[in-house]
Amino acid sequence: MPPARPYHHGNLKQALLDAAVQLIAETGPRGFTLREAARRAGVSHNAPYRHFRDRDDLLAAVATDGFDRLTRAMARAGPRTSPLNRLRRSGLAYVDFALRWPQHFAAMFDAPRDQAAYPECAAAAQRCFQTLLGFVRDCQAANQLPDGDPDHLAYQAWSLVHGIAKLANAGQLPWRSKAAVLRFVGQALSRGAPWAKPPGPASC
Amino acid sequence: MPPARPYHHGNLKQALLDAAVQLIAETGPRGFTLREAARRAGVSHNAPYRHFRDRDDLLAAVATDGFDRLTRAMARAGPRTSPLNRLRRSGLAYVDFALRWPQHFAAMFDAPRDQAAYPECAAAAQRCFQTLLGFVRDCQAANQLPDGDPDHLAYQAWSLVHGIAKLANAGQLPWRSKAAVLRFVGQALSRGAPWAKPPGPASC
DNA sequence: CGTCAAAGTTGCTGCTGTCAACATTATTTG
DNA sequence: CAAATAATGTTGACAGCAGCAACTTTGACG
Repeated sequence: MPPARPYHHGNLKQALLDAAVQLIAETGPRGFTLREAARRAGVSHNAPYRHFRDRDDLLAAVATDGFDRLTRAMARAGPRTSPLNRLRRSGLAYVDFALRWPQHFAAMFDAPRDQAAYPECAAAAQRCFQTLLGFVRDCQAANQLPDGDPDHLAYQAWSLVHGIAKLANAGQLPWRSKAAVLRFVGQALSRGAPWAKPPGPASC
Repeated sequence: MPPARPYHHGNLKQALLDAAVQLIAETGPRGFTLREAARRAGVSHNAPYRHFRDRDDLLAAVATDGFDRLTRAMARAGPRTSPLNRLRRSGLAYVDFALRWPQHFAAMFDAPRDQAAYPECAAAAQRCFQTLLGFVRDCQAANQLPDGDPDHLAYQAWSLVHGIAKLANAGQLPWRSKAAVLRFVGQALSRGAPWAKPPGPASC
């Protein structure tokens, strides 16, 4: 039986990431501290520097992990349904993720991260968007979305669910339960935008 | 002629707010420091505490100011046009504000602020939403939006422009110029949501 | 002119991020 | 298998920050 705490932690990197998420959850983004994370992982205050360049680097790793989780959640949403339904369900999964992991979500989008300094994070974000873009393209191929620049459509859909997610996490939406927020998302995705110009013949 | 720097600053509160905005602009939200703001205002590191409870209180004041500015910008948008056009233009004004004052915008929405602890900020946010809600109601009264819960419609519109603003400020949208982003906003607001259910007879 | 409250100051404590130097363990290599 | 070496953690230090306490200057008002 090894001693209770060997000199080498063995899995410090992941332990620090977990501690970071928990800290942000407990006391807000500013509540996260390298030293406190190290304390919770049971190591000295300088051990984290063997795994992360600095504080921002650890937060970027949280963000990267968040993008990967989000990508998986969206990819899992609504399999074996129509492309359009899949697109809608991935939007629900997006908001669901934001409400379930607000710490990751904040790390992913709040800090203005220099993309060049954190290429892995930017790559994870790219993969996430590509997943959405694929769903949009599937819809177009199945004639369930109008032709036109798929990027445009994807950015528009992203903006809508992102706005809902951000406002909900900021406590600016009136609904208190996750179910109510998700119901709103579903309505917003199905109802369309009533302020649009009268539906022309090109629509759908 | 008074000495170059009298004992009493005279307008320290506003000077600190200005310094805060400038600091956030220069080095990000984490770059803002009570002490640095005091330094720029030419006072000692403890003078700010005569005007703000603590660091968060000053940031909340920045946010409150931001909500007021945003409300004015939206109210100014598209006067003497149709209610629906006014609604659309206020959406453009929203994103324009977010791009022009990203520091205020971040202070307003990024930090999860306890509404009870900062009632003035919550009130300013309320006024902002009420302005949007008024525009939606005007559209309904003029039969330019379908009947139904105006709150719902307002939250949906808010979510769309808020998402665009947030993604743009986070550098996640592909357009680099403000004009291009605003063009996208205009298209998103006019085109509607192509993924909606086929436009029924109730639409518009 | 005297009093008092508002506004600003200095000094301190405990915390933080980060650097430098050192210690211990794991791994590779001769 | 032993020795070199890389990976991982540790202690100690420094400067900067938020916030508390006690003190000082100034302006307003009787």
